[in-house]
Amino acid sequence: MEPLPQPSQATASPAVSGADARLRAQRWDDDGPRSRRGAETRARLVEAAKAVFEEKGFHEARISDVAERAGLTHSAFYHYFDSKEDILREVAAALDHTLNAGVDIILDPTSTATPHERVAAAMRTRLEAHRKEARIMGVIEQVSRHNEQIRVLWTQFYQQHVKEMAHSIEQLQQRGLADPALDPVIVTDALAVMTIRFAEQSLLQDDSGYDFDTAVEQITRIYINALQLREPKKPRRRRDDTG
Amino acid sequence: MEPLPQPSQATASPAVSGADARLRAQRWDDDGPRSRRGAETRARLVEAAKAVFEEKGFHEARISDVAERAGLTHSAFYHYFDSKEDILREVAAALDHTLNAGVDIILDPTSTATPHERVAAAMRTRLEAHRKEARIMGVIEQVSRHNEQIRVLWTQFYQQHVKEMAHSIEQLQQRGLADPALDPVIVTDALAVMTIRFAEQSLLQDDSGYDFDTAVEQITRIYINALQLREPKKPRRRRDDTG
Amino acid sequence: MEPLPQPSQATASPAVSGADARLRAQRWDDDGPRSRRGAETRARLVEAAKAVFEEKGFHEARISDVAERAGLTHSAFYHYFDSKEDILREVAAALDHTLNAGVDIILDPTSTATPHERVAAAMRTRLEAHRKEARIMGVIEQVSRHNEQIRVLWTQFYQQHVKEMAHSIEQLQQRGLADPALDPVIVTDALAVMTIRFAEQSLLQDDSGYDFDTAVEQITRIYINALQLREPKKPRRRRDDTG
Amino acid sequence: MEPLPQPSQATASPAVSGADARLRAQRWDDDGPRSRRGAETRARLVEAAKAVFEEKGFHEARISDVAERAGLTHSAFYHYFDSKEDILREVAAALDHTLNAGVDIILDPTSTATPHERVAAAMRTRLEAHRKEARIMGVIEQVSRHNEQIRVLWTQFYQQHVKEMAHSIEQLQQRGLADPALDPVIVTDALAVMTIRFAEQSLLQDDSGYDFDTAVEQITRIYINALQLREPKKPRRRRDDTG
DNA sequence: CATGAATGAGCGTTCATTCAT
DNA sequence: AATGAATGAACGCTCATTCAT
Repeated sequence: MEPLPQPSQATASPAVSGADARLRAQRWDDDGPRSRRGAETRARLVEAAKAVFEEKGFHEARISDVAERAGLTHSAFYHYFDSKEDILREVAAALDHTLNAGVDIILDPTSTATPHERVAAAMRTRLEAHRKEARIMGVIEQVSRHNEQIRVLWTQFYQQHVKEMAHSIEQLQQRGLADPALDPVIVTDALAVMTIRFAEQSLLQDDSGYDFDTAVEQITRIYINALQLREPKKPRRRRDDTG
Repeated sequence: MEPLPQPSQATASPAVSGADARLRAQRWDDDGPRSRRGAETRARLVEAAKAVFEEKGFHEARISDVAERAGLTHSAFYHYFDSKEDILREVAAALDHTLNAGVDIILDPTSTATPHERVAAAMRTRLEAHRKEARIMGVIEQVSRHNEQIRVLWTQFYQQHVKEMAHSIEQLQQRGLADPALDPVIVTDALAVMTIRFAEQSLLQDDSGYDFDTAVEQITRIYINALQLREPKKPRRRRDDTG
Repeated sequence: MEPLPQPSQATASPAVSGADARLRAQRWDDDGPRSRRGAETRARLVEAAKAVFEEKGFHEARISDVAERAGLTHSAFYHYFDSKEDILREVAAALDHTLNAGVDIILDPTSTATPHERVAAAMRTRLEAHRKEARIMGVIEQVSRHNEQIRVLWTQFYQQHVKEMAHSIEQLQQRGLADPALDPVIVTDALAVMTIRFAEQSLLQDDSGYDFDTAVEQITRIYINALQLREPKKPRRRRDDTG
Repeated sequence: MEPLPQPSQATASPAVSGADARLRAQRWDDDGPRSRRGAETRARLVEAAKAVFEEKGFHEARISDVAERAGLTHSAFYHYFDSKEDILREVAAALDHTLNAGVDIILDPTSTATPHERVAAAMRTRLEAHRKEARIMGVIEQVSRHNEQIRVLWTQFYQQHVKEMAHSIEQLQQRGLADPALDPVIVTDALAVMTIRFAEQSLLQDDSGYDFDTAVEQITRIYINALQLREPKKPRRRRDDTG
């Protein structure tokens, strides 16, 4: 009913960077870098860890792999992190926030685009982001299955995504623009899973997968069809967002 | 498996059960059990391995965990399998084939059910199977990322699933019963990913997830909507379509 | 001075076959084969063991290698032998006795050949025997360094060889046919070592070593030179072996 | 090594010490010690390995034996070497080079000693060296039979020895000082085998073997006799051949 | 006599982690 | 801050050996 919450960035960021901030703070107190140089080394380690995890997976990755990639010795690692899990948490926290962006476009009251166009734009944004981060997301999700702390991170992340999208669907249903028989939560979950995993499985950049534009188009169509998304009665005469 | 109307079934099945047979034969020749007792022990090991992998994941699982759960010594394991990968292959090969069943229902020419009913039945079958096997599937998929032999198994498995479903969609499109703008392969891929992962993530039996029936209903609806599945013009004489 | 001891075979055999007999008796009492078939299997095992030891060396050889080569299971081995050392003793005991033959030719009073010819004949016999058995001899000697029981066997074997030859040299020296400044024992030891090891190192049949005839000729020459072997004053007029 | 009159020395030496240098360099680059303390530990390990191999042989030697003897944990070993073979290579490379010294004395043009004296000196040098290193040489040779890399080391080592000596014999033959009927290569091989193995078998320090001086004298005599070594035409006043 | 199943001891190796410098 | 040395725990795997059949 209301003219949409806020730019979702606003909602999304706090959630993630909240966790982020907490983690950093924690580390800072413990054994974080106290000098400029230290901070740089630490950043290099996080970057290296991400790359190594993407390449070899979490379990196969050795701490020395990470350290070496950061141009450090194996034991220097322990100046900054307590364990592999520890640095993975940092990697997760540093993940590009654009992963959770794009959904709000669908309902953006200022937009003059058709719902179809909006969904397409949103899908493109998300798939692009996921395609880029799919590998590390896979790692995080994998680890989350057997590591409590990572699971929390992952869940927070995923739930936020789902919550936003569920809200969008509800809004559309209320305006009579989406199939009212759909359960917003379950459907969102299913479609989110589809998007994320499809990107992870079939859109990895080095994969001989589908043409990206075609994939975006088809996934978009699935969304629109699945939601039975209709054009608002009077598309663009005047603002008609109350349905 | 049941009588298979579609050709794809016919081609696909041998592929998988062929690999299956080969794997078993290989093992049998190599160091498989040569006595009744041995066969039982071997089976116990496979069962134990599945359970352990599901609980701890592949990397965290120790061979002794498997052996002990089967009531054996660590070293007895090596009478039957060469490595953890080896027994995982066996576990994968022994996976309930119902995982790949159900799709053909959709096109079954002998059926008098409406498309909606058919999809619902297929979805239920699949989701039930996946809900049961999701954990181990997750393990297999995880390992497949860094193990060639397992990847082959996984790919064969997944491809078969996708191929069958894509065929169904094409058939429906040709009969004018499904949205002709959809690319059967991409859409199948996306929807298959959705089903499998949704089951894996939100339907695990011990999970506080959704009500299963509701979930089936919603996923079914997504399918039907996504494909824009229509009733055939004159289904049978009369239909008292539930719905 | 005496007309030479006996045909060395006579001396040699008791020594070796004595050990042999003792070993066999021992085994027979313990767990030797009690049936015809058993004896054959046992023989097959010994044969197999020799071959395996020659191929892989003692330490690298596995009991299962031996058993499999004999067409048996690994555990059947234990019906006949207690350990690898055990069967190696048997292999050693069964070694071709011709290894220790040939030396007596040098002094054979019935021979009409020149000393040069006799040495040549003896060398050829020995080198041929050693060339054939060098591999297994090497194994035995190697094991003898750290296994008391095998060391006894090896020493017996080697000492007998040396003793006979030393005797020959003494005889020749007494007849004024060999350099009197040589210490029969040390020289024999050195020359025996040379012969055995040269065969082992440079005459192995599958080796791209020297031409066998040339090698025999050269080794013979070394012997003759080293001993400063001279023709007896009246070579072949009549038997003059009493000196 | 000393000033080398013969060309073979010149060519041969680089070959061996080249391999030597390469091996060391390789290790140094890989995982060699990078500190003073590390270098000492490494040296202690090599020393310990030599001792253990001599005592127990290569196969019987456990890595923990070596580590413990060096006062280290089992796993510390792996900071310096990759495997038992690896450290054996190091032990072999560190072998006293005097093993290959002495031969050149025989032809040394600056020497005023008689050939007999020269050979005696050379033999003494060699036998002393071999007596000291015989055990480890035996181990190396033993391992070389089934290990390619060690075989190369051993062969290089042995070939150099043989090549030098063969050159000496040829020179002597050309000057009419040695039996022209001898094949330099085969004879060298045989005599080298004799020397090395005799030392190994009968001169080990803890062995109840022969008196060392007597042994040297006898081996020397065998050499001189075998080569039919004559005094050069005007070496001393007149030939005073010990008959 | 022979087999297959099962065991237990032991070894090589890896790796995260700690410590002294 | 960073390094190299060192440790200890753990794991995979091999193999000789025993046992029931």
